[in-house]
Amino acid sequence: MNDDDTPAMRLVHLLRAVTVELHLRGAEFAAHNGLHPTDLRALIRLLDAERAGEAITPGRLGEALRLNSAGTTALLDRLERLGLVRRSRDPRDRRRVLLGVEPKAVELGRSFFGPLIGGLVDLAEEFDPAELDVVRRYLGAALDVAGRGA
Amino acid sequence: MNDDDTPAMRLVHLLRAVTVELHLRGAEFAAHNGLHPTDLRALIRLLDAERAGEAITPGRLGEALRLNSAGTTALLDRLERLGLVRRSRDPRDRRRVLLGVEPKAVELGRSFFGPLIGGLVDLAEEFDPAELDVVRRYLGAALDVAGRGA
DNA sequence: CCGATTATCTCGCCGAGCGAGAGAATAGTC
DNA sequence: GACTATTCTCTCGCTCGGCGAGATAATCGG
Repeated sequence: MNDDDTPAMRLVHLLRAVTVELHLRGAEFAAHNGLHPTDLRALIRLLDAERAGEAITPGRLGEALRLNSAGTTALLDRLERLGLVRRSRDPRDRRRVLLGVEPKAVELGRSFFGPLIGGLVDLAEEFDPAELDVVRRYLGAALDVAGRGA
Repeated sequence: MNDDDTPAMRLVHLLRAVTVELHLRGAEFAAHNGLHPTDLRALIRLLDAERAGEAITPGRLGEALRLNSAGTTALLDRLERLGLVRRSRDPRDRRRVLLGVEPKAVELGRSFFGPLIGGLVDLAEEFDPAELDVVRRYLGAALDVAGRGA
């Protein structure tokens, strides 16, 4: 394996390094705030749904995180106990539970992503619009590649 | 938060989506091969060390994965039992244990990264060298941003 | 040589996540 | 309008990854 020094392979390794780094950062942040990595992943998913105005239930959340229903219930119990999430019955289909994030969760999300986003936005200023579009094309296609084989 | 549609923010979300996708892919692959996500992370670290010709010990590995010594020992017991890793005393400092990967581990690594790398290398062919260099600059800087605050 | 340090491992415990299945609400079907 | 099948969530019991504390063994500095 000495064909590692092609431009394509350098990008593969960079991409992997970025994911590893973000993974570690997330684990650190979670531990520092008394939650587990899964809790943070759940929170991110919930905040995404909130921002998209999408209604989310325990079932949907568990599916996104690849947890079974028992694990999802335990996860929500933890998040609810921490005052980050609120459960409420869906009046339209009373088997369902609707999940809502508390302000505290939004705040927590901001304190995790804030610095990262800040750094990345500053970074983007060093690139001109055409260059940013190249990066967007690449990452979009890479997401596609990573998504295949699910 | 309606400033999400700037080019910089689109990249932030893409980068995050890629990491999430790779995380899921890793978890699936691990489960499919009878190992745990941590085992896969360990294997990747060990294969990296192997390729770099770097000697690695339980201590170093545990540090990279943020495991304490007890967890690291248990992890290595699992990997050894699966025939993926070999432990041997360092003759120079006999307190140390040197870790070596078995061919089976290299094979496993290839079967995980092979398709991903293949897809990404193909992808790179749709970009000219100058464009790939732009992506490399961006990801390098993003890695830097993610690495700050460790 | 002897205390201090370093590297790994053992023991006991906690708790995240799983499988199985219960319970409650809804949707068809006759 | 009951009867069955389906859907969604939760409870119970268990497994096992990871932690804290501390034992053990090898090395290094005075």
